Amino acid sequence: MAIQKNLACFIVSHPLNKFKGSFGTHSPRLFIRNPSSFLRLGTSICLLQRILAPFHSRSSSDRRTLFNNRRSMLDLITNLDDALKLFDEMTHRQPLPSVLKFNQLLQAVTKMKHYSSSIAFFKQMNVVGVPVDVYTINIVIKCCCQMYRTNEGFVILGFAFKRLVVPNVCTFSTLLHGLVLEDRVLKAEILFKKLIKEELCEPNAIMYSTMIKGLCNFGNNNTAISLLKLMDRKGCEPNVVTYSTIIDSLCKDKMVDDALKLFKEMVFHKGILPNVVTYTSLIHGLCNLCRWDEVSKMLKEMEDERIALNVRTYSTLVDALCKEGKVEDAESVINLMIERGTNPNIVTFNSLIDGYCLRGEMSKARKVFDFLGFRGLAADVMTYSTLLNGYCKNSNIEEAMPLFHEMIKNGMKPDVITYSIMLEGLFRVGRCKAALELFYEMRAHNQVPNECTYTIVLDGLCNNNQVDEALSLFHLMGDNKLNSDIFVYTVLIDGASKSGKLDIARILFNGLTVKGLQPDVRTYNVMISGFLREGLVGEARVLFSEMEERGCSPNSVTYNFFLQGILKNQQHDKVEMLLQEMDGKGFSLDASSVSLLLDHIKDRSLDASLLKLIGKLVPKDGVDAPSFMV
DNA sequence: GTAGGGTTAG
Repeated sequence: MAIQKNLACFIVSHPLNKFKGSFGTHSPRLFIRNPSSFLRLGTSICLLQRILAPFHSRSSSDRRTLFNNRRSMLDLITNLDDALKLFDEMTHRQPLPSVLKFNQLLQAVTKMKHYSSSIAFFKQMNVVGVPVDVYTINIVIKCCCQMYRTNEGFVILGFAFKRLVVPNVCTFSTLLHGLVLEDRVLKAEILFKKLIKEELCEPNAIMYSTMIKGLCNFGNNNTAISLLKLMDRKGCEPNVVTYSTIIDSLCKDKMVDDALKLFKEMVFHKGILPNVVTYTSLIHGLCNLCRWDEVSKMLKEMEDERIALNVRTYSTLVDALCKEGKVEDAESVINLMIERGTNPNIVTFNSLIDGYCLRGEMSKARKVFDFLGFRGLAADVMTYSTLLNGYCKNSNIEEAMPLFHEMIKNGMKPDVITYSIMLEGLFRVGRCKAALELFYEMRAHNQVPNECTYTIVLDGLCNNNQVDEALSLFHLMGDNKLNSDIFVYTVLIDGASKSGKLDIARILFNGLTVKGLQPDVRTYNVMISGFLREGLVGEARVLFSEMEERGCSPNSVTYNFFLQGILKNQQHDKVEMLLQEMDGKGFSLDASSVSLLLDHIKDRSLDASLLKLIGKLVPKDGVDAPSFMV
């Protein structure tokens, strides 16, 4: 296949090769397979005998078996069916096996993510009279929390109290984590404070880290940092996880410099070594800000510290390169990771597919998609959505539609994003009827349209001269948060004015204040361009000068719209002043403004002396390339 | 001798 040939070519010349041999320093033990995983379980009785045998004799060799059994339980139970049979056997034993054995079984089931089964086992344990302990309680609470049913976790806690089982710091950390998972940070804070105040347990690093994670999820980085300092003062040493949590949060909030500061504090003041996770967060943050030199520096640091990149680190690089349009380099990175013994996963390839889609190279995107099977990977909902998005954005609904059906046939459930992508694709090619059918179909499949979906539908209707339909749908939506969304309004105002219904656009715009909505710069921009489209330069100018007073500064787009408007309306005397203003504000001309200006200079309606100023306002070409691949 | 926390993608 051509793509495979390409992959081979790219790897040879790739500059990341200079790090070769350093990232992939995998310990050989990674390749030693656990022999027990080859054991096939015949019957559960055999399994039961293996696990319970040591409890009926106490010789030294049996104690060794017992020690080995610790691994056996987790390793041998590889499916729910075995676990069920074993549990059934155990509950029928006389005398009953110890709670430890039950806990191990529960833990094995929990590790397989069969949370509700774990809870069912727990209930059955109580029925048959196994005396549960704090370990049992903790496992079961974790199951509740993982299922986003933390309240039930608290019920279990109450049960524990009744049974005189004393909860410990693990119990409360699990519950705290459950609240964090459910975004109930306020409740988490209350619990955390209560634990300290009532001395129910002594918080340790894990508990602090959990609370810190909750605060970070809520965007409360500062409080998270305060808590980090507090734990330090309380003599509870933060570790690499604690620091990485905050570093990641800062990076996600684009506060990479703060993250780097914290990183330095961790390494140089605390002597805590960063790990691959810490570096991955920083690299991700730096990639998002296109700070390629520093990405390169981080990679070098990892090399020096002998910290191997993992699939997430590589995927971060692949994704960043793809978003920069450097898809070939992304392929090189994928080849490199394979060479170094890290297998790319479906996430890695989704980024690559998206990269080709963004460049409109759909046949290459498709080849990567078809190639997944060869690597033992299966496309997931996101893979399909990415490829569908590529086809739809490139107006190729003929390819998208069968793929969409294929996805459903393969047992994949399109989500609200998939539907939104398809809707956008259908509207783009003018197939409004099919789009509306799909819009109603998605609800039949329990996919609730979100703001984005509605915006696509309203925009699609407006662009296809169905403003009236758009407006009636908008009113049908009722008085919910969707029609108090300024973005949705902006789409409607734009749609109405573009289809020549400026009066409706004006009514919508003027109605904003009544609704208590503040127009944003995009709203002003579409309204101004609406006025200019109709030659209403005066009204456009009024709005243009009013927006600043109303606390919304015009941006580069506003100036370009306004400039194009006055050029089209032959108001040449205003041009120079506007250009000066743009220069003063550091704005630049877009491609259509430049070409329009040049046309007017060519036909002498504008003076050629403006060329110097225009030259100043043309943006410098070319985006900085990631230097770690130059 | 079993239990609790952190990283990637539309």
